Amino acid sequence: MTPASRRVLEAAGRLFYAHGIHAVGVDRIAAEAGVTKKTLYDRYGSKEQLVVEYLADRDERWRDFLGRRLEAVGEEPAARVLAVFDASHAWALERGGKGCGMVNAHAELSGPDHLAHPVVTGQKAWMLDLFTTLAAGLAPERREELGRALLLLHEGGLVAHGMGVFPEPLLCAREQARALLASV
Amino acid sequence: MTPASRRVLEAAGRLFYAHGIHAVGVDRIAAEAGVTKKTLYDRYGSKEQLVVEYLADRDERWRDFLGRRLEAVGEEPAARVLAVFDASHAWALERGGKGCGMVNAHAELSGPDHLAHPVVTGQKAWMLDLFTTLAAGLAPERREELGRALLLLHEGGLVAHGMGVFPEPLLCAREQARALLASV
DNA sequence: CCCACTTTAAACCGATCGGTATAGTCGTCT
DNA sequence: AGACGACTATACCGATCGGTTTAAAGTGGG
Repeated sequence: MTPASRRVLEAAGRLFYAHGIHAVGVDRIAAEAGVTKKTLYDRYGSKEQLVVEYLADRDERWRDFLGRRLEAVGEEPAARVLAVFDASHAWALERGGKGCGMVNAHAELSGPDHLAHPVVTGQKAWMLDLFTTLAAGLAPERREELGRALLLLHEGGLVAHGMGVFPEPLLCAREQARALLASV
Repeated sequence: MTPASRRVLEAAGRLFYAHGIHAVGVDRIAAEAGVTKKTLYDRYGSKEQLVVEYLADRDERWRDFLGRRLEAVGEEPAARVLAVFDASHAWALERGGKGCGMVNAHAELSGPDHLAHPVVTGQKAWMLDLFTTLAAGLAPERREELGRALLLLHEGGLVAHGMGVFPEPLLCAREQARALLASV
C-alpha cells in the first residue's frame, strides 16, 4: 500500500462516514488526500471499489479493536459480553459520532448486488455469531435467543448513539445485557 | 394538496426510502410521479424541502398506524408496549424492507443544521417518551431505565430487520420486551 | 546508471445534478 | 366571458458527477 493510497483511504473513510457515500465525490476525496484523481483511480479503479475498501477497512479496524479488548478481559463469557459493549462505547466516543458505518452504508447502497453488500451484512452476521458463541458458554440451550437479544441491544445502542436520543446509550445497553445474563 | 403534489410525495417517499435520498434526483421523482419539474418546484420549492415533507409524512403515517393499534389494545401498559412491537413488525412487513427511514435519512443528512434534522430526531424522542410513559405505568421508579431499554430493543429490531441479520427480529425484540416487563 | 514505479498537474469527456425560464393548455369558479 | 390556478412541454443554466487523457517530474532498487 503506497503512501498516497493510504491517504486516499483515510480521507475516503473520514468523508464517507461523516457525510454519507453519495454525498462525497471523488474529486473531494482526492483533494483532501492531497492526491490527484489519476492516482486515486490507479489505486482503486472506481469509486464503487473504493467504497468496498472503505467498509472492509473499517470492519477490520473494528474487529482488531474489539479483539484487543477481548484479549485483555479474559475467558469468562459474561465478562466478554460486557467487554463488547464497553468496546463499542469507547469506539463510539472516538470515531463513531454518526452511528454504525455499516448500517449507514447499507441505507445508501441500492441492493444486494452491490459489491459492498457482503462486507456490510458480513459484519452483522459475525457480530451475531460472536454473541451467540458467548451466550453458549453461559446457557447452551438458550444460545440462539440470548445471542439475538444481545445483538438487538447492541445495535439499538449504536443507533441511539448516532442519533443522540439519550446520553451514553451503549452503557445503558451494557447494563441491560448484564441484567439479561444475570437472570440466566 | 393537489393531485399532482400528492403523486410527487408518493413517488419521493417510495424512491427516497428504497434508494436513499442523495441517490434519487428530482428529475426521476418528477418522471415517476407523471409530473414536470416545474410542477414539483411550484409545490415544494426545493429538493431539501421535499425531503423534509417526505420525512414528516412518513412520521405522520407511522404515528397514525401506531395510534390505531394502541387504541385497539386497551389501557393495560404492558399490553400497549407489546402492541408497539407488534405494530413495528406489521409496518416492517408492508413498507419497511430497508429499516427505519428516519435512521437512514439521518445517515445521509450532513448535520444538525439540516431542515429535516428536527423531524428525524423528533420521532426518536417521541418514541422514547412513549416507552417511558408506558413504563411509568408499570414501575414508576424505573421508568427512565425501562423506557430506554425498550427503545434500544425496538431500534435494534428495526436495524436487524432492515439488514436481514436474522428472521423476524421485531418479534424477537417483542419477546425480550415481554421478559423485561415480566421481571418488574 | 537505468528502468520501472509512483505521483503531480491540468485539461477534458459525456452525463447528471438542482434549479429556472418561457410559453401554452386545460378546467373551474364567479 | 373572463380570470385564475394547476398543469404540461421544452429548453436552458452553472456546477458537479464519475472517469479518462496526456504530459512531465520525482523516487528507489537492481
